[in-house]
Amino acid sequence: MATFTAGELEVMQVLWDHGALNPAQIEERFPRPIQNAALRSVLLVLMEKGHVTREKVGRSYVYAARTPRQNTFKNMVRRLSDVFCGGSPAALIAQIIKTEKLSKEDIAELRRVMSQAEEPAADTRKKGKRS
Amino acid sequence: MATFTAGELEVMQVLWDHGALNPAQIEERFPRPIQNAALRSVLLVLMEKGHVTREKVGRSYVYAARTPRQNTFKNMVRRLSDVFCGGSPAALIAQIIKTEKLSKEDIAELRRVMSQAEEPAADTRKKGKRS
DNA sequence: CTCTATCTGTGGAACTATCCACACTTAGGC
DNA sequence: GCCTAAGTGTGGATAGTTCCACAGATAGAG
Repeated sequence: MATFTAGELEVMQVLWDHGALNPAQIEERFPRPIQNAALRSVLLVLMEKGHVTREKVGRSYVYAARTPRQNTFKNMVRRLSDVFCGGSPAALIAQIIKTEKLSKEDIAELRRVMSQAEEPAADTRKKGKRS
Repeated sequence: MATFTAGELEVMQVLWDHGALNPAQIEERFPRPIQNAALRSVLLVLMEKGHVTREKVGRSYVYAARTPRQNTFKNMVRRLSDVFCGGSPAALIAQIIKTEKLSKEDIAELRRVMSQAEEPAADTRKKGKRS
């Protein structure tokens, strides 16, 4: 469903980072050299899959991501935790903490993030921190 | 390098979970129906890529994972954090905490894991806890 | 030895991903 | 109108993935 090949993901990343662009602008920001026509092939595939839309502006098309970055992120996290951690995101995090060397600063920062994640059980709306 | 297709990953998962098996045993434990010959095709690809080895036992081959589960896990975590979090594993964890709803028990458990990760900064050797 | 069940080796079909060459279209300058 | 530059549409080559049909090999029962 929301599954991307390596090349498709590279394109999505550029669109997520820079917003709507035409092929030439994507090519400029692409992480590696790529032919304009090859890039456009990937864009067509992404359109067929429904992950990007385009709009004619002047004589060129401007492409924009349609599938949100965060959806894709969640799906990929899910897949990773399914394969390696029995489907539990918490177990996935624990595993990452154990296998990656984190600095003291990283861990302190994560403690803060966890505290914030605990609190806003009351407010599902915008950014919370209720008055 | 240590990159797997979806089917290859399914096979590796069975081998990681159950150790060395012959094709028929892998087929039994496979997450979906698959033809024995199709399964063996994947195993040959994995051998070419160096991810599994096999050994003749009786009249059949017994296949075993050669690429450790943990290596693959680390690679996939790296890729995820490269795409979505600027390459920082800590930022990746923070992102997961924010997007996945974790229970209070999960968070408590993660605090414990983090504390353990902080301590053994002194000893790079076996299991440490120096006298 | 012969038969059968079980397992492997091999070749290749169907499909997808990736990349490119080439022709077509259009805006703007002359 | 005519030319050029920039951009697009299309078809297809190449390679990789996934799956299977069929033939060959071998252990064990009789």
